[in-house]
Parts: sequence; C-alpha cells; structure tokens
Amino acid sequence: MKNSIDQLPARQQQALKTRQKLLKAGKEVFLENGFQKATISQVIKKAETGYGTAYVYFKNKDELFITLMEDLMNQFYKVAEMPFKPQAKEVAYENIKRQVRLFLQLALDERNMMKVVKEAIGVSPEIEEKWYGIRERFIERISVDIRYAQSQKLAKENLDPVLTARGWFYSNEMFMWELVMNEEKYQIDDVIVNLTRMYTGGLYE
Amino acid sequence: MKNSIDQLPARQQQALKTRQKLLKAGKEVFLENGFQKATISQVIKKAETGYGTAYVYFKNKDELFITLMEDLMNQFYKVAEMPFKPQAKEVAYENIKRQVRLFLQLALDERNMMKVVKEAIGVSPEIEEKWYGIRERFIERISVDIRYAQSQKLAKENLDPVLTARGWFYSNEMFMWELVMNEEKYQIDDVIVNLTRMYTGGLYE
DNA sequence: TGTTTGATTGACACTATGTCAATGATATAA
DNA sequence: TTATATCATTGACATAGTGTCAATCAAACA
Repeated sequence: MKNSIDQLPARQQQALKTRQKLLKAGKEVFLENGFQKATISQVIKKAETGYGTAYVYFKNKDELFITLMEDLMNQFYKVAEMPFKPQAKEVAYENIKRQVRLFLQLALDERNMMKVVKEAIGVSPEIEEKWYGIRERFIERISVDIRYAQSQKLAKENLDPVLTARGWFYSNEMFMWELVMNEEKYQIDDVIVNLTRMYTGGLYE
Repeated sequence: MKNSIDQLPARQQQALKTRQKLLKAGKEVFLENGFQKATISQVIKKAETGYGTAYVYFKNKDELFITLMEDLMNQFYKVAEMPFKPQAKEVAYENIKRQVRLFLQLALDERNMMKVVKEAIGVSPEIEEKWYGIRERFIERISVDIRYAQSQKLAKENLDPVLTARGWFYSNEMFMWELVMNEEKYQIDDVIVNLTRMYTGGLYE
C-alpha cells in the first residue's frame, strides 16, 4: 500500500481530505441542481470549507465537474476502444448489436450523472471539448471497422468510411441522449434492433 | 397598407421603433459575442436606450433571442412540412437527396446565426424546447414517408417507422451542426450522397 | 389647458464569481 | 523544546451581471 493516504504527512493528508470533501459535495450539488444552477457557494457550504478553498483545488465550476466526470468518461473511452473484426454479415450484425448495447447501457447505468453531463456540454466549451474527444474516438474506431469490412467485401465500397462512421455514431449518440433524458419513452432493445437493422441493411428493399 | 407603422399614433410608433432598435442591436451583439457572453447591457448600449427598456419589451435575454430566431425557425418548419410520396426506389433516392440538401443548405445559408442557435440550445431550456419542436416535426413527417414507402412495399416492413425516422433525422441534424461549426471539414455534396446511400441501402452487401 | 395614460429610465437590491492578504496549523531545523 | 518556514485555509472584497420599480417625461385626450 505504498502512497496510501495514511502514510502521507498529516498536512497532505488533510489537503487530500479537503479535496475529497469538495468532490463529494460537488457531486451531490450537481446531481441535485444540475450544472447551471449549481454554485460554488452551495458546494463549499455542503463541504463545510471556507469559500476560497474550492478555488485552491479547482480553477472553477467547470474544472470541478470535469474531475467528477473523468471516471465516467474513461468508461466511454474503454467502450470506444473495443474494435471488432466481423467475418460474415450475420456475425457482424451480432457484434454491432453488442457494441450498441454496451454504449447505451453505460449511459443508462449512470443516467443521473449523464443528464448533468448533457447540460454541462451545452454550457461549458471545455466540457464540450471532452465529449467531442470521446465522439471522435468512437468515429475513428468505427471507421476502422468499416474499412476492414470493405476490404473483406462484406460492406459496400461506395460508402466513405469516415462519413458513414460519423453518421452511424450520431444516431447512436442521439438515441443515447434520448434514452437518458426520457427514461420510459422507448425500449432499449427496440432501439438497438432498429438501429442495427438500419445500419447494416438500410431502409429500402 | 393598413396597419402600417406610419399610421399608428406617435406613441405606439415610438414604442415599435424602440423595440426594433433593441432587436437590431440584439442581433448584432449575439452575432459578435455568442449567446452566453452577450449581455443586456451591451444590447441597450448599442440600441441607445435606458437599461430598464429592454425588460419592457423582452422578459430576458432568452426571450429576446427567441424573437430573433423566429424567422429562421419558421423556415425550418417549412422544410419539415414538405412530404413526399416516393414511387420507385430511384425516385425516392432523388427525393431524399433533395430534402437533405434543403435542410443542410438552409442551415449553411444562416451559418452565423445557427452557430449562436447551437450555443443557445445548450444554455437555455426554452430555446432547447423550440429546437426540439422542429426536430419532432421533422421526425413525424419522415415517419409518414416511411410508412407510405412500406405500404407500397418499397421499404422493409421490419423497421419501426418512428425509430427509423428518428435515427435518420439525428444523422442529418448532427451533420448539419458539424457543417455549421466546421465550414471546411466536409464537402456538403459528399455528406448528402453518403447519408442518402446509407439510409436507403445500408452498409452491408 | 389640464389631466391621464403609458413609454422610458437608472438607481437599487440581489446573486454569483474569482482573488488575495491574512491567519493558523504543521513540518523542520537549531 | 523552541523558533522559523511552509503551506492549507479563509472570508472580505472588487467586479460583473440580473431583474425590478418608483419616478419622470411626453403624447393623447377631454
């Protein structure tokens, strides 16, 4: 247990504890009030620290929230980094379905936090940038898969891999937000099946 | 020219003029500074009115912006209300392409304003609601088209019309924002062709 | 001409932000 | 043990924006 909190000098221990208190209070305040209505004053009050203390550990509200998002965002990166090498059309279809489910389920498992994330993306350019990073990672990964499928003559070659990946991810992302914001409007399985059918086969006979 | 401005009592004329000044100044300030950084103080300064005057005509910044968006949003409604009755697959393909182009081109024609709209959607729930209204109108219209195509045995019947319409519009909308925000990243025609091909035929052979 | 009506105004109360000089507690050295 | 250095903590302050409202001013009307 090297570097564990309880072998640090008491002063650093205290500092870490203060930071943790602020993070915990921050999460509570954000979940209760949403991003815009949350204020530093509410956070320091809940954390029982002085006003200036919050600014010692975080540049501003955005930075505090970014720190809180980090874990969740890393989970998205993990999902984005799972490439797959489809063999036949039927295998591809199942693989794609599984990926979509992983993505949507992750968002739904952290539904309350994701609601705040959505709001924060709209308000803070820094946070928007973070999300765009994740989006581009997904798109890049999907482009690779499409190129591979094309090289195997499984996928149509007159489609641009990057544009196709982008359009496909956009649908997924927007359905994700829709499910996050309106829990009971759609069945997740219906969404997954329909998305995947559309993606692999298109609308027209 | 009944109800023209210059036959109204001088007092109402003056009031209308003040309102116009505020709208003009508002548009300039929003285009210069974006939604969040724009302040009422900047607007009244540019409009050369007293501080309180802005609040006589508009409840707050959001309402002022909504008034400024109205024209543009009505143009989107118009595009959303153009249904089509595809006959054969090839005709459908061309019709869809034309619709996508209308939608993307409208956004690009008002590119600067649309940038501010995007920001405002993220910040103001009222404005977000306005945009969602447009989105749902599009989705409804597209659902009708899909149902019609299915009834004609042109389109696959194992696809849910609403979910399919939604996914399809999401791709279009997100590409629209992408084109609005990053002028030179993609060629509009490439986007249109790829979107339409994906939609009608899917990715896999 | 006097009175009423309604458009306009800016001072005010309020809320939030981010900074910084002062404070106080811990670590270090003598 | 004591003196000193270090650094976490603090809240008062300057700043910036919001929305309100009582007072003012000019047009409409009698």
